Amino acid sequence: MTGRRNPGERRRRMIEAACELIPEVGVNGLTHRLVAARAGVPLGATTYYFASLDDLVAAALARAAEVTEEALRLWHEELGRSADVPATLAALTADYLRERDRMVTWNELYAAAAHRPELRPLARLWLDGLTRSLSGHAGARAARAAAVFVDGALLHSLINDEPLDTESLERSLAALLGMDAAMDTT
Amino acid sequence: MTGRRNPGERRRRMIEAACELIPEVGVNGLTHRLVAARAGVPLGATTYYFASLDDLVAAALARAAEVTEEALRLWHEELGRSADVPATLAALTADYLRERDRMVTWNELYAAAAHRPELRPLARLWLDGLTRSLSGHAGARAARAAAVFVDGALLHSLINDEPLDTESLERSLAALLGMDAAMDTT
DNA sequence: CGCGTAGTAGTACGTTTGTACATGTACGGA
DNA sequence: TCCGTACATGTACAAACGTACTACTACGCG
Repeated sequence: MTGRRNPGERRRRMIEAACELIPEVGVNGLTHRLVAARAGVPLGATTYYFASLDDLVAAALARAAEVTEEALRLWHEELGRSADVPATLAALTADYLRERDRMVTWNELYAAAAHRPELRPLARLWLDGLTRSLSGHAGARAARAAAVFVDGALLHSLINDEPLDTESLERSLAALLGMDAAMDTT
Repeated sequence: MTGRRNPGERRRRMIEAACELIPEVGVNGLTHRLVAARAGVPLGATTYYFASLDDLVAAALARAAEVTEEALRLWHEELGRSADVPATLAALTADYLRERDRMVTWNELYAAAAHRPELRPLARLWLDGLTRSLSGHAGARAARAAAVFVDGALLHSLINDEPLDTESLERSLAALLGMDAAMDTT
């Protein structure tokens, strides 16, 4: 297709391979050799394109964050045109609960960020973005609380075979989003 | 004190060292040598007392789970004699938010359990225990939702320098625990 | 066309890893 | 008292690691 020589594509392939590998072996389980094998490139390519293994990991996590931001945009739109915000949010969450790899990856990012502060802004993306989207439909407190709850539900599903059902999600989110309906919104 | 020869104590020291190390280097960052150095025992001791590194890690996580169960008992008592359950739960959570190492360790357990199913029962301990405690004060749905929210708040504090304030916690928990006050409790 | 640069590929090296093992020492039961 | 067993400790080793390096090849620019 693109012939043999294709720097951008090779770099992309390695990042993609790293993203694939993270749910399988964890962030700390990544090695040059594992990524090279998965991407179908020689070992040397990994050090040619990334100054260090940390750089490769960072690139992979940044890519994962891009995917998350994409989802965030989708959620924002969906919530924008929704008549019943809690129900829509519950449905979106319930769908997301099924994409295990995404959530494992995201939790790996959380764990990595707990040890490496420079990753924290990346890790905050999801929660902050979701809070911002919900701020259009509830007070600041309620929005953040709902976002925290959604994150908790995602975490919960990593550990439990049976995740929270849609009805529970909907009731909980309705309660949280409506909690300071007639109050100040600090 | 106990003289030199003291198997139980040595084993305990190594597990304690591993527990100390987990918040610093992560579960996957643990090595025999690191644990041995921290515990002040020769390298050989680690393989004498633990069949493999995985066993050592499992023992450390099991110890962390014991500490968690202790906290769980405390929470259960405190909630039992409370007149205002949401306020008490919010206060307990706010206190817990300050113990960063505990939470990092617990999140490491979550991440590890996502890859190794045999750790999942251990990881479920906290959420299930908290849900059980809350079941005495709310419907099953509300109890689980509140537990999920607390877990989300703990996770949130790993990433954000400013964790949720007590008032937000209290309002959120009150909303969740009271959400199906006059409804069925499936 | 020729040539320099950027990409490709294989290999080598020094370190650190998990684990095995050989040797030494204290202690409890006979 | 003596001895076997359980514990202690230092060292050894193969594997896997991150990374550096050398040689080779294609492509764009003069």
